[in-house]
Amino acid sequence: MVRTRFAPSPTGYLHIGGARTALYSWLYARKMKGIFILRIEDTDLERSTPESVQAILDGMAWLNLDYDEGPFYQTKRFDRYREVVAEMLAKGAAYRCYCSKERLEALREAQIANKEKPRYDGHCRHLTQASDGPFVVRFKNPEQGVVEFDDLIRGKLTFANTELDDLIIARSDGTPTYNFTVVVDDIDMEISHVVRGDDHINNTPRQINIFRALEKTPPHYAHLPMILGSDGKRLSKRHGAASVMQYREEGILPQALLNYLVRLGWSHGDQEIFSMEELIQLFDLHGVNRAPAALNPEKLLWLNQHYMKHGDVAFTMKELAWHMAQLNINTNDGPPLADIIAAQSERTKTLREMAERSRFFYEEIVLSDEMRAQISVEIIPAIQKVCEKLEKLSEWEKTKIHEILVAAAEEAGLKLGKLAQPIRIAVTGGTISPPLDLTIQLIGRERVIKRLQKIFKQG
RNA sequence: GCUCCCUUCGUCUAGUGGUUAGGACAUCGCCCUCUCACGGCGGUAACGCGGAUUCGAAUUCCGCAGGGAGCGCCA
Repeated sequence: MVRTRFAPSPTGYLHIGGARTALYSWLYARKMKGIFILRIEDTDLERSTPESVQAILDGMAWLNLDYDEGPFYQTKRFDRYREVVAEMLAKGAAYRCYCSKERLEALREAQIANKEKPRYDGHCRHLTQASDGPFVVRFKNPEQGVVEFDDLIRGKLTFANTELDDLIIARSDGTPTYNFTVVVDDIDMEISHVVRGDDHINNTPRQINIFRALEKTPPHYAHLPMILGSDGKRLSKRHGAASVMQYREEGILPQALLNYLVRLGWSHGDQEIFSMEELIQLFDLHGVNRAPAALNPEKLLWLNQHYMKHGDVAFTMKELAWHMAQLNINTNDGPPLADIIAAQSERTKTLREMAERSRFFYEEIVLSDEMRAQISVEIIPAIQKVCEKLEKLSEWEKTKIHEILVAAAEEAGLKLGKLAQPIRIAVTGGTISPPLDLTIQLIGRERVIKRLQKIFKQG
């Protein structure tokens, strides 16, 4: 039985890199008909916040990455960790270390000065008697031999135990630390495959040693390369949209983000577009690339437009409604959102842009002087003509509207474009809109007539 | 400094000893066109470097260079 987990620490928002890790982990579990678990690694009491927990939960929900078990919180498992620490102490797999932070600091400095790798020197490893005073608990790492594991993505990885030191598993206040809680949790939750960022590669041999000390078999590991910003540098605040929910605010559809993310490091021949069903079937950890990948925002936009055009309309409507609300556009009085999507999706890249450019369907327009100036006096009689015909049009429908426009242009001896653009400005307040006949249809007769009349009545 | 990881067009990638090195985004040109777009057609553009193995290397091996990660009482 395959059991995977996504184990973020709640010290910030759900990051795009974390989202991909979650996606890969989720896909693998779904593909193998296994279990996907969400675990919140909040043992760092200083930096973990409830807001971050909520942000992660929200992000997962928006991406529709559902979990079968959890969310589990490590802070609720402290008793269990204490129990295992005691067990390890009892069997001699761990020991109390009374070294002061000052001593450790001095040790580190000396090692760095000596061009050595800073690590604990095992000072308290062989103490025979317990002392008074504060202590931490350290894991007794093997001093010889190597740790080997077969990474699903990187292949065989080997580490010498001499490179590892005796890491702290319980702080002086008794709280457990990361490398230890991960192991205990992965054991208790019976995790079969650990999918995580490759910044954890160096932690893996330490964790495997703890597994062995507890006489458990380590899970399989798959270490994903990191995601870089579009400038090829490490992702940071300066790259803007690093949080998943920020992509939502920018008008990206979750399907587009997921599709984009999955192709960042994984591929199936030349295929670019994948449904979730296809991904569950086709995805494989073995096919994941080993090199870090840089973000390509334009490609995300391209995918986003694809999903706006061809994705699930009902879902897109919900997201669009959210954006409309964000922009304070009341969509009750105007065309159905489905019509907006049909009309705008091939000319906008994001839902936010779609919402922004659809305001004139729902609200009164303001014609700036600059726009007004683009409607020449010579054209006004033709506009009036169009207006009169529209008023009398029996069937308010774009092909009929189109006929009126074409006829009016012909009558006035104008190319359609010469008439259409001024009318577009008159009815939308701008130079950009869907095809004019459709635009007029969707704005509705009453509003169109009113807007056109405003042009020729004011002269 | 030490350990580990990585390296095909600008970007994401296909490629597993013999290909005109393919696709996608972006970009450029043309076509379509009532605006903006969509779409169609075409173009520019890559195997980091040096050895070795081989009849033959993007593909195997070894160096080098460059990039990244880790080396916490953070996760």
